[in-house]
Amino acid sequence: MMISTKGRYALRFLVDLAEHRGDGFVPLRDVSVRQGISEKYLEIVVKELVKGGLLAAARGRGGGYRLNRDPEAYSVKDILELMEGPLAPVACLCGAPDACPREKDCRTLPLWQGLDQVISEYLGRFTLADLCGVDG
Amino acid sequence: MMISTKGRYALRFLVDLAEHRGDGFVPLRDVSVRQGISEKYLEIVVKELVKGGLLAAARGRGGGYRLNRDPEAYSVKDILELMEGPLAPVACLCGAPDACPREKDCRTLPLWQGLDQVISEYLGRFTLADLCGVDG
DNA sequence: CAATAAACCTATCTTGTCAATAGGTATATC
DNA sequence: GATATACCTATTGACAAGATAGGTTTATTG
Repeated sequence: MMISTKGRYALRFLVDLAEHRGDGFVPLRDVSVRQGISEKYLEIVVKELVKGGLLAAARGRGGGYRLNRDPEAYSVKDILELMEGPLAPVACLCGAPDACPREKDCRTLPLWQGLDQVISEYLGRFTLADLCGVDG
Repeated sequence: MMISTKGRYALRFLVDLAEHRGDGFVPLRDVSVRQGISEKYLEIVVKELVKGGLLAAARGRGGGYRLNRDPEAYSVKDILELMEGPLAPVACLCGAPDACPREKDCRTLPLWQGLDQVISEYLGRFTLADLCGVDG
């Protein structure tokens, strides 16, 4: 399994916000109820989104979260990479270049590089706007 | 990380066998040395390949392993699925259909389905023969 | 027939991550 | 000052990854 709950919940949280933009700041609790995700766990996820600069937060009564930009400006790839770290299918592609001593004539490396590229290319094609419902 | 050592080692083991076909049965030890993989751990990996019907094994002196078919007949996708289980990027795509109650209007499901397809399609294009060196 | 080389089997261990929970603190609004 | 909200730190339980250890069976060969 490549994408953990962190990435999936983050995406659902952001899509929810995108579909409720115009409502001002949306409390985490509301999203948690709508999406059926534990409030406490969602806190952890959202904290990273704020730290990553994707969200604006407002504290106190009437507070909540809001997207910083238009939904079209959020690439799915960027969101997932923020939450999951590198999306590379194997570790060889993550670490420092020249990490693997067999790299030079590794028979399988090109396969992994190609796979990595295919995945990145696919996820890079989508934005939050693409994931919103027609009614959102 | 999507592909564990099991999948990666299995692939390297099979490629090694493919490049040494014609040598009769190849002892695990030889591959282990050539590939720099622990003999004991490789045993575990290879056991599954035998159970999966990809390899023929011969015991006793002069024994070892041999591919059951031509390298072109081994799809990388099949090999990895045997070792790793389903390659789906998220769990929703694995379990029983209709497992997720939100499936019907899940905003992210189509994204995952598309990703799954892209990955399967890519890995399905390669066989062991494609991974062998020109000298193999 | 005995030594040897190989596959095969069962168990154990360590480490780390995932997914989640618990309980409390700071801050803004009414 | 009560309330609603974001924010912070710690802890837990379950599980899998990635091995390692030691022994058993089977076939070949001198």
